[in-house]
Amino acid sequence: MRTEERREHLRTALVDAAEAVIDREGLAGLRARDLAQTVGCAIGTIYTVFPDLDALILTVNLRTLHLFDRTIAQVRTGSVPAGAPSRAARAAATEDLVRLAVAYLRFAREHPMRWRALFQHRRETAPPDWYLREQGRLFRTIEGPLQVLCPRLDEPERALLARSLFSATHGLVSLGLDEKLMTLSEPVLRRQIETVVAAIGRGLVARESSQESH
Amino acid sequence: MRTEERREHLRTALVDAAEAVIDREGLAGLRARDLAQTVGCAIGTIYTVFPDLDALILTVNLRTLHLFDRTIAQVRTGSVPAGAPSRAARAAATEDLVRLAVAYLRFAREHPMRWRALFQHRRETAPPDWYLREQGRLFRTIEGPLQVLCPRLDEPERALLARSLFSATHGLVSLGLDEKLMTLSEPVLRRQIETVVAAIGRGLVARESSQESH
DNA sequence: CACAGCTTTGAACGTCGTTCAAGCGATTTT
DNA sequence: AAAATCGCTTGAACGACGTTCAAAGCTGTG
Repeated sequence: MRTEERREHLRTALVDAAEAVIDREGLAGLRARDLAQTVGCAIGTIYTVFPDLDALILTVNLRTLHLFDRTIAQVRTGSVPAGAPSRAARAAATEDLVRLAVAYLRFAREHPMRWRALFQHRRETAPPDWYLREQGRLFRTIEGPLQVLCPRLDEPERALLARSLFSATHGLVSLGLDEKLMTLSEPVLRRQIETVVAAIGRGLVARESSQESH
Repeated sequence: MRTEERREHLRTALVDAAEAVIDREGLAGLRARDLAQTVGCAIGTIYTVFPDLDALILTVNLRTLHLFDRTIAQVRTGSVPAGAPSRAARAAATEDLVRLAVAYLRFAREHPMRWRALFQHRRETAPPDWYLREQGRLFRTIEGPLQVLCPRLDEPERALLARSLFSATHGLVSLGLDEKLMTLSEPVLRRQIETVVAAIGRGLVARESSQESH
């Protein structure tokens, strides 16, 4: 049973080293030989713990998702009221969505390389369950405010809308931080996110209202 | 002057070949040796025409931008009316934005590999002017409907908002077509885009209205 | 001490983008 | 016509990469 213990030590050491490299230089800076030297093992030993570097990257990405999960959990969002939400409750829910989006921007700016690795990384096979499950948890954070904004939506529709809202925010952050498309200062980008997400919130409420009259 | 002519032939042959490969297999399938064999030249000759493969990819991407430009130009959008826009004009402008967003989705679905190459490709240096200029042209398409929706916005603000709108749409399309985050059927994804972009349109109008009363 | 079943090792393999001394052909000079 | 010059083309070679696997090392057991 000693070998299992060593493997576990090696595993965390590798993930630690890979995380550090990705955080510093991004995915492009990750090299099997450097990792081996850092953790003090042979190149081949890496492949006794991970099938390939992709799997190692995926593990680092899971850590990043966890970190983001803890970050986003600190954003306080209102509770879902019983019965039909008031105008004030809906305004508060929209502000919650804006806060969540801004938290996403802040996270991407504070951990740019690790955040990029989440999306930059393209694998040919489908991601494993434990990865998808962590992703799913994050979307549920958005569903709370959405339930206040659009109480008439059933659960699958709401889940879909939550993903779309995340996607739109991700686009804003992703291209906003990308030097290639546009270089925006943090306050400007932040204001754009506030504008668009707030518009979505108001627009969704307006749609629900117009559907009531039908 | 004969060498200049040959270089030009070689150049277009290389771009043609690279475009075909990218369209078929994506950026990952691009190989200098294969290109050389396809166009019938030595490996080194490629580097007499392009400084590196990145420059070649950038040229292919410019073609893709042009193709998208022609595609998006076929989307009919309303003209900008003189004076304060009516409620109907604003609704029409919102529909224009939705049509543009859906056209973006359609383009991404019809040319998935070439479209991916536009963003997947990461270069260390800033893109050249001729590339940025083509990008800028595309944003102006969005500014027309925006001018109807938000007539109180000055030009720089409107340009900023146009980029944000594109970014949000890009996020929806990008993650919607990405198998990693969620696999959505075309009609579902299309409906999500219509929902979110329409909500943004309505929300922007609502903001303008609320600001009028101040 | 010998043997068997493991883990670990790192040289080697195949592939990639990129380079550059050598070769070649056209043009100019003697 | 022969020789010299110049610039373009060539593809073997370079260095770096992820990954593999025969060999070496290790550890527990008879």
